[in-house]
This record gives sequence, structure tokens and C-alpha cells, in this order.
Amino acid sequence: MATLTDVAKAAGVSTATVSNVLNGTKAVTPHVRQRVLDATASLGYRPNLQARSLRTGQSRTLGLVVPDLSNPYFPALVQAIETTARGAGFALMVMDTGNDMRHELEALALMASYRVEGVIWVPVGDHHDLDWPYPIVTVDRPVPGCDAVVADHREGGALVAKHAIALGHRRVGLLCGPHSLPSAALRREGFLEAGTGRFEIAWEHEVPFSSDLPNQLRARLAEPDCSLVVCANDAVAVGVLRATREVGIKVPDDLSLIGFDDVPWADFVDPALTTVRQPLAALGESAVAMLSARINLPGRAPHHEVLPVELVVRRSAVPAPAGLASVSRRRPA
Amino acid sequence: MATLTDVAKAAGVSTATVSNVLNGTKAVTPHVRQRVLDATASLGYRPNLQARSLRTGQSRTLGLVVPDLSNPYFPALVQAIETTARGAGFALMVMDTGNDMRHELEALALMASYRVEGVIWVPVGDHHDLDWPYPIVTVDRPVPGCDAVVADHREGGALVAKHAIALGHRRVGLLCGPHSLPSAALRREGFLEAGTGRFEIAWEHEVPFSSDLPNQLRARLAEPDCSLVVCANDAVAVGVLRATREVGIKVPDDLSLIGFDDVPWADFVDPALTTVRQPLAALGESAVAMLSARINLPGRAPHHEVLPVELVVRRSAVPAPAGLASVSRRRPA
DNA sequence: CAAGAGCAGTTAAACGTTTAACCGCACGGC
DNA sequence: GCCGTGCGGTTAAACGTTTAACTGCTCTTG
Repeated sequence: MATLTDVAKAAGVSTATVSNVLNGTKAVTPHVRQRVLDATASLGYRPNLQARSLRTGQSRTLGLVVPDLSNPYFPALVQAIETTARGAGFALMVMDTGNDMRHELEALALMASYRVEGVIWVPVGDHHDLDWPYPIVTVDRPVPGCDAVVADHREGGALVAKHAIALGHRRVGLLCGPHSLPSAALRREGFLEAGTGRFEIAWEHEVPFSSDLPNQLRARLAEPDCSLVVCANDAVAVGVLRATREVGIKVPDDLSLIGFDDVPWADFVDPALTTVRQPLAALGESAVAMLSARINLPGRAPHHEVLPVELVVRRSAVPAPAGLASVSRRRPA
Repeated sequence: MATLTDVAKAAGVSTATVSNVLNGTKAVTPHVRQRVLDATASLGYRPNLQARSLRTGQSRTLGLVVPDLSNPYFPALVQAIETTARGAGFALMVMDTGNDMRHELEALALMASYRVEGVIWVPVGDHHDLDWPYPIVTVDRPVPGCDAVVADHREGGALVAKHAIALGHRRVGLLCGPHSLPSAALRREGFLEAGTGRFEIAWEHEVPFSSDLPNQLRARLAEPDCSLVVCANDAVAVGVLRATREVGIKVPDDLSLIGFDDVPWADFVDPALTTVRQPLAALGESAVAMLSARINLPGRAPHHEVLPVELVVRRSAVPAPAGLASVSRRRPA
């Protein structure tokens, strides 16, 4: 590849001059400026960003560390991060940790070696005492000492509760995600808080964020004993959908269902899922905004940003049958 | 961050020696070796890969250029590419072109500036006369002069046809993707080739790869005039699923449906989609394998690799009703 | 008209590595 | 007792940039 020196030689000037016209650093005579431009064009010169980085200490590269790209939650997030990062003049280096904490630390170390200027991180394990030579913004899961941007899971839970109340449900089943995950815990809290006194929790189970439901749950779903099941996740909702279909319970006629996340296919299942949309694109944009802010002026105290979520009403949750019908129907005398 | 020179100073040796112990380039006395190791550890030294790259000309970085990360086709592909690339000692720089040819060229140019050693590219437009200073492997869409790895779309089409025959369908509707896309065209060819004489094409439409069907198609689907609809895509299949539901046609009882791709949620819709699985992980692995092969020995003629696809039978396609029932039912005397 | 300022360009150092060339020394073989 | 060789280490150049310091010039200005 052509180098700055090549261009300088071709244009008959010094490398400094070439650098100056290419970066607009200093004024140069129109005539020589044109000669330089011609030379760059004809040689197909492209600056070597690694060399520049070495000299300036700015790699113009951001890192992104995620636990599992094939999780439908991520693509939209990654896309938003990549496009806004590039818009801000940063290229994005991506690493998938496969949900493994060890890989996670290796990834962060590699990022350091590649001299990224900052990292956006969706952590999987519990972390503390991190010290890396670059600023970090975590997404969805705060880590002590790092900036963080999260969706308003608590409010999301509350939105679900309010919707349940508006639909007149009095007995609801609750399938919440792993308590160890802040997001799941907050959704649950928000939901319970907004719902106390307005409806009764018929039962509650902790399930993984997956559409493969634990077996004991299938039995439970055969006799739901409630008119609405609130799910940790859209994936979980699909699991419930399947399980109920197997035992002949119809959603939403016999049983209402609410998910969370609004994954891309939430609108494709039958019935389309009523769910809470996470502002994936906004999360991504905020993350890179916070990161570049911190790159530009380090030393400020870590900051948390929480973004609003949105209830999206589709067809899986309908008004509760009058007189707690679903409860009595399932409890023949 | 600590530098090689810092380490050398701390260990009381020259930078060359430090480099040699860290890379195992030359033998060094166990004693001094240990001193160096201690120094690196205590300083938390991490090699500056940019500087190394500048010196050696090897950035240990690969580029990935995709048209649209939020397309469900990609996450699995990206994941496979990233993990196998990293396994081979390469970090991955990702850029999303937003389905825009101009962005595509900008992305390739940026990759050049970042001095990636090679690029894996899922092109969107028609390209030729490319010349970039790095090797390129295209995925899913061959570009003249580049290595390519593709799924066996033709065979996929044939698999669908054979399955249709096995199920006894005699009249089928065909919704094929944009003819301009080789993948869509090949699926169609394979399908038609394997099916001629065994079933009749009741009608055929060219549709975009989307679940929003053109309106004239909805009318068509109200009177399918066939027992099976073969879809360009799982997304298209979902579109058909919706449209038929609206007019009261039941899948698969009244009408069978076959998709393509086996996107992650193909199993979540009702009925679960019978479809053709693309070997996404294998495509990714092959792509980086081909790329590192070419990096190691350039100058070989471009090579194409086509990977086998797989029919996955679920519930959306069932045996045809006897006596072309679906046809006669829809045509009352 | 002399001196100072500003302009347009060059020189050279520096960023953090790798690596070829070199150097001193001990050792083995004749 | 010498010479060649291999070992363990150092020196210094080079990779492609940016940029501070410098050099002539021309212009302005008092």
C-alpha cells in the first residue's frame, strides 16, 4: 500500500506537508495542495490508522463485549451501537464471550491490547475490582465503578401490572427470571409494587430466560388457576404458549399472557405477544454517547442512565372473563 | 500503560531481550527470563498490538461487513465468524452497511485504513472490478474475483420439491424471492428442476424477503387454488400464515406451507415451520478458514465452497388431501 | 530602512514494537 | 595454543504517522 512518504515523494514535498493538507492542520498554498491531492488520489493512498494511533494515542476504535450474539436481544443493540459509533468516527471491535466469565475477562484483556479507546460491555457474571486502561460503559447490568445504561425494568414491571389491572385480572401467575439478574429482579419488584391490593398472585416461579420450561411448570400450566400469566421474557411466553397449547388451553381466550422485551418475532407468534419493549436502539446510542463523553473528559464520577420502556399491546392479553371465570372454570365442583 | 521499554528498564535488560522472552523468539537464560516475566507481571504490561502491527505488517484483525445485523439470518453467522476468528488469533471488526451500496464501499475503505488482514463480506449490491489491499471472502453471494462460501440453495430448492412430492402435493403455489438475488434464483431453479412432471405450479409470484406481503397476493391467498405454498423465506412464510389466518384458511389443515432459512423463531410460530436450514455456523467457520488460508498463501485462484443444507420437517406442511381436495373445496360448482 | 511578524514549507523526533546485525565469551576440536 | 562456533545478550534501524521546532522569505510597520 502507498504510504505518506510515497505521496510526499510523488508530490515533491515533505511528509509533513502531506499530513498537513490531508488533515487540514496547517495552511498550504493552493498549488502544492493540489499537487498533494493529485498524488494521494493517483496512488490510492489510505492513511495507516495503526501508525496514526501509535503516534497520537487515539485508536478511533471502540470495543463491544457481549455474552451471546445469537440471543435475539442483541442484534438490534449491536446494530445501534455500531452505526452510532461509526457515526462518531469509531470503528467497532466485537467479541462474543459465550456466556463465560473467563472468556469475558480474556476479551477485556484483548481489547486492552488492541488499544481500544473504550468498551461497551454487557456483562454476564458478577464483577468488581475491575481496572482496565480504558473507560467502560455497561449495558443492562450495572457494574460498580462503571458507567451504565439500563432500561427501566422496574417501570416495565409496573406497566405490566397496570395493564393487568386495566384488563380486570384479579388472579395472576408470575414467571419471573433469575433473581440473580438485576433486570429480572427489578421487573418483578415494579410489577409487585404496582399490583399489590389490585390483584392476587396465584403463584410464582423462578425460571430461566428460555422457552424450555421446567417440567413441574407444565403441570401447573395445565391448571393455571389464574386468568393471566406474566412472563419473565418473550421466550418464556412462547414456552407457556406451547405448553398451554399441548393441554388444550387457548390463549388468550382461556388465559392471557404478557411477555417482556418485544423481540423481533413477538409479532409473529400466534397470538401476537403483548409485551414490554426495551429501547434497544436508544440503549445503544446512549451507550456510545456516554462512552465518548467519558473518553473526552475522564475523571467524572460514574453515571447511570435509565431509559424508558414501552408497553406494546397485541393480542395475547385480553380482558379477564367476568366473575373470575377462568378460576371457577378450572375448579369444577 | 506500561511499555516494552518500561519492562526492560525494570528488569535491567534491553527491549530486545524482553521481546524475545515474551515471544519465545530466542533462548534466554532462565534467570533473566524470570526477571523479565516478573517485571511484565508487576507492571501489568500488555503488548501494544498497533505498534506490533506497524512493525510486522500483521494486524491480527479481520473485518466483517454485513448489510443488516437486525436481519435474523445474521446473528448466528456473525457469532460463528467471531468465535472461530478469535480462535485463529484474529479480532473482528464489524460494520453494518444498512443495505446501502455506498456505505458498503465506505466500509470496505475503512477496513483498508484499519489495515485488517482480510474481510468477510456479505454483499448487497452487484459488484465487480473491486480491488482492495486485502483478501475478501464473500458469504452467500459470490462476487467476481473473490473467494466465496455459499449454502447449497439449489439443493435446498430440490429438497423442498422432493418433500412436496413425498407428501403427495400436485398443485403448489410458489413465492420466490427477488430474481436478482442468486440465492433466491437458485432455490427456485432447484425446486422447479426437481419438481417438473411431479407437480404443477398453480401460480408463482416474486416477493421481497419480508413478511409484509404485496396486497394482490392477499387476494390470491384467499383462494389458494393449491395444496401447498412454497415460500422464499421463513419471513414470507409468516406473512402467508397471517394472511391465510385472516381469511379463515387453516395451516396446515387447509393449506401446507414450507419456508426457508430456519430462522431461530421458525419453531415458535404456530404451526412450527417446515423449512430448510442454512448451515450458518458452518458458513461462518468456512469463511474464516478460507480467509486465513488466503492470507497465508495469496495468489491462488478464487475458490468457491458450497455447503450442504438440511430439510427440517415440522408441522406446517402435511400430506396433501386426497383428490386435490384443497383445489375442489375452493371451487364450489 | 531595519526589525519584527507571519507565512509556507522542511527537519527530525517520537510513538512501541520486532529483528537483523553485531559483540564478547566460553568451549571444543585439531 | 588457535580458530571456529554457538550462546546470550545489546544496539540500532525500521514500520507510517504527527507535530514541535526550525528556516527562509515576504510584508508590514514605525
